[in-house]
Amino acid sequence: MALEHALLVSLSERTASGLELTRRFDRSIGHFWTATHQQIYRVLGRMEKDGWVRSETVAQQGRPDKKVYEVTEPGRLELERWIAEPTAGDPLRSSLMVKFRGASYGDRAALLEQARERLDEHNKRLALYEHLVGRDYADPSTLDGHDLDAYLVLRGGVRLEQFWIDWLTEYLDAWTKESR
Amino acid sequence: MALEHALLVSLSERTASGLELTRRFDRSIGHFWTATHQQIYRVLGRMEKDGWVRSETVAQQGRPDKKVYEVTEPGRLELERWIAEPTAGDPLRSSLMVKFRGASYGDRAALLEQARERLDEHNKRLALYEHLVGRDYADPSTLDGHDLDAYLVLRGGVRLEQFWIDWLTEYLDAWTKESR
DNA sequence: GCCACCTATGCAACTAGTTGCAACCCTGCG
DNA sequence: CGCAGGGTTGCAACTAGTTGCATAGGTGGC
Repeated sequence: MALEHALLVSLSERTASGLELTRRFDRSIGHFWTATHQQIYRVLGRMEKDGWVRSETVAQQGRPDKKVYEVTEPGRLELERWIAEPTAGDPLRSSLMVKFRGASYGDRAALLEQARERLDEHNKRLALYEHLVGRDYADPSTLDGHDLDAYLVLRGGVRLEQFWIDWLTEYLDAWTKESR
Repeated sequence: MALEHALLVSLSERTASGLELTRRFDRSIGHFWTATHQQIYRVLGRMEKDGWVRSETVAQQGRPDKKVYEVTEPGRLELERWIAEPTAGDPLRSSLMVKFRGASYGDRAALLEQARERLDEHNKRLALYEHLVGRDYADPSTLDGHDLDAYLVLRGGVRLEQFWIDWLTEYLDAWTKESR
């Protein structure tokens, strides 16, 4: 299980409240580990109980108070331990692949339409990632430390989107040749 | 949720017992939707109660009886319905990506070792997939219907492994340049 | 003043998936 | 015989994640 640890990584980079973490998840780490705000709150509560993070209530102008979390020393040690620990392969679960495999038991035209929509989404997301690369990493060869890590993970995102685009294109091509 | 539907696809191709389904999952559909035998049994039970499948106990020589499941008409209709339904993007959760992102808060050498192991696994799996392609689909251009579907899904597997290999290689290269 | 809407935190109930184990049948070995 | 080992089905308890909703403070429009 890794949501705890994803939050530790995010909070190590910068302290944040639950909602800020949620939004950050919608943008950076969240491309590779999704979570809803409810779950983040729950896990933050557990982590605080376990002493991995501590929180401070911060008053805001024109807004409700927020609870800002920061990583404690035990939290830091736990993150270190987890990073060194062997990583189990994360199970992939793609309903789209299952649908494609079972296409002959359903409406193929509808499925092709879904493939097109998915292709569109991945194209959009690829454009976003490439925009981020261009904006934040003008010269990757000079990067080091945490910046290089962040860049390489973003590169993973680019490659992953490219994978989907290429494969969905192959799929659509194969099924929309004139003869079918 | 899609395990039910993955099982319907698998059983549409050929009837099977719980354990046979488990093994089939370890090989074909299971590359894109994993499940343990316990879960498969539980879901099969629920599906039978809902009338999506029916089972028949088959005596075997030298082995315990097995319960062979087959898809019923309501099950077939449900599969059809599900295939036509819009597909939500399956959340990706990769602990390895989270670890890479947080590498500066842990032991980088240990992480590079994990990357190498993962690269190795993906290379092995790519070799397996390519073997399957070569063995079962000598001439893809002649395929149609369910065979084409199965081939394209396998191609997705190949491309996915290739994605991991390329990205892990980029990652390792970036972090093992002489200067670091 | 009241309502719609945004920020922020959170509970409860549900669904999905994992881990650990039990039970049972049969075969083959010493 | 007795016991290890594989095949087969399954229960129970746990962990993780989702959905729906509640609460509460504040802003801005009518």
